[in-house]
Amino acid sequence: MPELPEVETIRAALDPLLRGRLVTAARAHPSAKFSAAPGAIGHRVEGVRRRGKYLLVDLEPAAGTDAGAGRRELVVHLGMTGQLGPDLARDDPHTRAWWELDDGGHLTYRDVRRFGRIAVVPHGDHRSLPTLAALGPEPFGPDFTPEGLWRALARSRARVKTQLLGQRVVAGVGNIYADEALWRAGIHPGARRVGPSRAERLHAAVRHVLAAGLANGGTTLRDYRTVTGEPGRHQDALACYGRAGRPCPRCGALLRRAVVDGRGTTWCPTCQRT
DNA sequence: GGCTGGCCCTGTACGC
DNA sequence: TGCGTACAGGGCCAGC
Repeated sequence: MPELPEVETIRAALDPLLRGRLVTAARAHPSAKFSAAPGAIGHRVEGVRRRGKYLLVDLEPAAGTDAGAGRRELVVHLGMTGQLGPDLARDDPHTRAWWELDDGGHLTYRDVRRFGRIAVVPHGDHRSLPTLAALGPEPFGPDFTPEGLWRALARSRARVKTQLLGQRVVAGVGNIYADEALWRAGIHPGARRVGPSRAERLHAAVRHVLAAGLANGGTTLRDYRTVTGEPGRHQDALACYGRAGRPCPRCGALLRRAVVDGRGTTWCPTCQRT
């Protein structure tokens, strides 16, 4: 399940491959989730950015083409099982879209469970993507501060894990890194009140676990692969997620698992407090 | 307007 | 061996 470290790893690899390339052709699965992909035809790639878990490919109309006026953005969300790469087979039954490039290469989007999404929008216009439009601060940016996190969490009585997954208090955290950050901060995922000192610990924990995931090239539990097809390495460094029934690395108590607001959740019953 | 829960989707694991 | 069922979860949306 690609979260910020996985998406950023993909972005960093895609940017040099796509920058400056002209999209000459495209094909997409008829589902409304993917059918917008050909909207990139006739545009040249200015660069590949990331916002939260979204990949944003900046497009400018190429001279001499009949592409619509104005810059566009190709927005790609990988969902649960999305993969992007130059070497994925276009005739794979799970390929949902592909784009042909003017250097003879192509970019293929494969998504087994079809939880991902592709959109082509006027540049900067995210009204059709409400989660992207309302995204909270980037975790490594200056807008993500301990006090800002505390204030954002205090505005809602929803469980702290649910708030982390909602992308509004901070962008890019998914189920794995939410469990890891809450474990590191010593906060129970079901907590509904987080004071300033705990918010400060959570702020540091979010940055720590995302940076560690990024340094390890992401977490591969099943589907995630880098652009070159390699698995990530962070799965071996997880302290909490997916380790229910095994000892807490901090206190030795057995980690527990339950469903919190519909998401599988692992936590330590001893050192994570509500 | 905020919170909660259901739905989408398909491969895998497991029980019978 | 084959079938049925449960499960995984990000984003969206309906209902409360």
